Amino acid sequence: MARRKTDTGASLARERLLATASDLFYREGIHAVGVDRIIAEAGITRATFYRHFPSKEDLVEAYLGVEDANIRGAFTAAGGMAGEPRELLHLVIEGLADDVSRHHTRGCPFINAAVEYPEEGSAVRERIAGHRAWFRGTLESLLAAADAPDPVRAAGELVLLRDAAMVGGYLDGWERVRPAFIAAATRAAGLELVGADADRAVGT
Amino acid sequence: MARRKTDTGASLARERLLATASDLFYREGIHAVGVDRIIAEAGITRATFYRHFPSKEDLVEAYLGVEDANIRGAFTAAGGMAGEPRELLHLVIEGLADDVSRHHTRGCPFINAAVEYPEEGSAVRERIAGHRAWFRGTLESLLAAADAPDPVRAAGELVLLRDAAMVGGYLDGWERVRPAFIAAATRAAGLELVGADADRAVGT
DNA sequence: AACAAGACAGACCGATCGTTCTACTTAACC
DNA sequence: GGTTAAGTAGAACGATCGGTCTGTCTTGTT
Repeated sequence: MARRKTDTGASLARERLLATASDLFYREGIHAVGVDRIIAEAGITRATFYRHFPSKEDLVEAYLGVEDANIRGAFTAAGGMAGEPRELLHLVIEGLADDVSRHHTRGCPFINAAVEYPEEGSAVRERIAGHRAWFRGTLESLLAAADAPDPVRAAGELVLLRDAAMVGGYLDGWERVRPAFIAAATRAAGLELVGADADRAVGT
Repeated sequence: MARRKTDTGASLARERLLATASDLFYREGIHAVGVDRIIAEAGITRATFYRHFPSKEDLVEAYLGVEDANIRGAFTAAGGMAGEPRELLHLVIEGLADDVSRHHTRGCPFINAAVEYPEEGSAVRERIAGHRAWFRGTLESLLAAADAPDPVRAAGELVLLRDAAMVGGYLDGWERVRPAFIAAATRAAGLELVGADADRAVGT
């Protein structure tokens, strides 16, 4: 059964390991999930684990790398299907809302990881900082392209609101948080709503 | 040295234990801090620990109880020194900002605890839910008293923004988050700013 | 056919986890 | 002044932590 590879060239065991660990880390927390749990649920052996990742922390970093890649992918996908910058901003806000309601119901993987890794400058924290810097920068240029009066401040507000949406969706339930998020986000992005537009955006 | 009590009637060792644990839990995380660490830094013995708290989780609950009491105390204090509801709203927003910049620089104790306790309905999660319900309800009645057009939605936005401010202050630095928070919060509360007021609120 | 590499199987390491226990001392209350 | 509760000191519990090691087997490449 050795050297089995997926079509992308990666090892099958490694992919199962990473997928299982990602799921467990997100749902139950990083420190709370031991290596024994991971290898048992992934159906691999200890040796295979340490062949692909020198330590558990390397696996954690890979987990955050996957999350980062997923979000960046969603952004470029949205960018491909939207023409006008203002339309893309709408897509981003709705995409965020959809993501929180469907996939990220246990909060933000990066915020959660940061809670468990208080040491500033550690490898995990650097990954988190990198992700957040990319997100903020992307929003800034997007808002600048949409002729926002103050892109830096508006991007700051949208970052704020995304964090809040993920945390609030986890702790208070998304249906309760959604209206406040949509209202605040569209206002922050300078996409004021009138009439039919407002109904469409706020409704389910 | 037994039965030493503070003027409030509580045990000295217990207070030292709770204070030390609170500090460690907040700064380094709950699962990351072991009982050995706590008793060593508090300067007490294992037996004393388990005399006052049946288990570590009871200590965690007490820690959240202290945080909850502190915040409620700050609220009633602010309520005592403000006359008009709109003035009190301003005080609350500024108090929140001050708290994030001075004391809660490692995020929100409740959010952080929730990250480490994924099990819905557990005692810790119940405490968190209770605190959040109180906070939301307090804001709602405060906004209603200030004649806000939609107190429920506005309170929802302010809850969102407090969560975001604490997370953002931790991960991005408060100086970067502050302007966005002040702007979004005053707008959400319906306290639009003009001229000198705006300068005063946004400035350091 | 030979070899290298990836995966399996499982024992084993020291350290730490949260918790329980016994034994002794000190201070406060009746 | 004796009882009792609250403190100190420290050994010990089983379980789990992350990590290492020695093998064997299978597969793909050459």
